[in-house]
Amino acid sequence: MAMRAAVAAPRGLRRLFCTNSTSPSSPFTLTGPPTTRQMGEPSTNLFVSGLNKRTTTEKLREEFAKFGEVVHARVVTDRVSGYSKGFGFVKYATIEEASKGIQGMDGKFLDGWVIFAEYAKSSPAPGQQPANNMTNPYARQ
DNA sequence: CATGAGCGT
Repeated sequence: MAMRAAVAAPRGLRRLFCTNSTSPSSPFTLTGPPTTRQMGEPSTNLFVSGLNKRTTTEKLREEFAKFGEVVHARVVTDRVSGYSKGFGFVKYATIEEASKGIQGMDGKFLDGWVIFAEYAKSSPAPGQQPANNMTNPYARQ
């Protein structure tokens, strides 16, 4: 009943939010193939959340660069106010590095805050990209 | 100046 501000974490993030005192130690055996934890769909684009509102893009990129080559990294900030929204995106060169980056940075501390790494969504279709390179919707008039 | 659970300029 005291579930105020229910955690709306996308997946498996609540495990850290809910102040897990002790593991349930479920006697049940892990059923399933010993495959790697594949959360969501594999992609080189990672969505990093839980970032400190004062964390910069360079810091995020530097931290994730330890697990692989970061092609692109950015901390989402409000264009109007200019303050960080608290999350960012990190793109690795390969999915393999992305997977390591997720399992390597997910649940870690950054600037005093627990961060979460997960595959980013917002993709029209895999292997499909619009050739709109001559127009820039973000260009202010 | 400030702190949340969110998928971008």
